[in-house]
Amino acid sequence: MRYSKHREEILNIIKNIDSHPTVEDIYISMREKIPNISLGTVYRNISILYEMGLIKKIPLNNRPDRFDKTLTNHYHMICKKCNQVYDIFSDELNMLNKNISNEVGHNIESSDITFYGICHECNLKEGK
Amino acid sequence: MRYSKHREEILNIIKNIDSHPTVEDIYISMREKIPNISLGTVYRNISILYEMGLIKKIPLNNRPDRFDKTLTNHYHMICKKCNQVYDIFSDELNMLNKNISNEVGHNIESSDITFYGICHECNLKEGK
DNA sequence: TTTCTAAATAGTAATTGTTACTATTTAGAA
DNA sequence: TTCTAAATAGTAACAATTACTATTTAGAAA
Repeated sequence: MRYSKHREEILNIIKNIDSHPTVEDIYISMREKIPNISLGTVYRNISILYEMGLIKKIPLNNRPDRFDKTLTNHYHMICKKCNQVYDIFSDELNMLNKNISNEVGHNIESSDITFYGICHECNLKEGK
Repeated sequence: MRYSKHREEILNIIKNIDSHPTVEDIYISMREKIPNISLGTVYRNISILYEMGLIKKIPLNNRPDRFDKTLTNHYHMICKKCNQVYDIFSDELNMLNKNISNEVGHNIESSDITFYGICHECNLKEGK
């Protein structure tokens, strides 16, 4: 694969941001550095970075995909109040595919899991 | 809400089919009974039936939503070989939201979970 | 039973997130 | 320095879904 400044910058943005940006977020951020970058270029390179295993993809129902710099095994929760995406690390979840495989008899290899609820911060604000 | 023959038929189709149809599947099936039914009508009524809690929705990444007549708490697995959608009933999954809530400190209310792998049938065919 | 009105509809256009296409530019090997 | 395939910008196409608009209809009220 040939070197691409665009691709390097896209990876930099994802690696340096402390959130789970969409393609649109990354595109907007990229235009500050490379003003005439094409949206297609952003899509293509994010896809390549994902295929290379350098970033993770967070597929969400009926909303744009988000991307994640954290490569260790984890899942996500979206807060219904503040819409923030939280990383969820959990031993129980790490064992889930194997456990459910045994329980149901299918050979489960992977899983998409998204949790919905109210995050710790928003719970505090609510005065609960 | 006013009675609608269309809506009744859509519910019938979903309740009588032994798979997890897409809107397109239901639309095709509906046209056999009501040939000039509009796709928008199918979308709107499925959405209403879902809001009423008469059917469940299965949101899948980058594929059209599927719908489910089974209302009891359960999840789904998609076989990578045959692409069939299987219902997954599991006590561990039923307790997952509560368990993970305790583990991570957020108040998780619901979760979307989809498993991917090779189903029992396809595993047998493979001669494993 | 007829009239009336808001709900439901058919048909079409618009929207959103994404991929495909094409002419141009460019990394980097020869 | 030349050359070629990879990468790009810009645009069009796409798939799933929602919105819009004129027409039809359920069913309540007269």
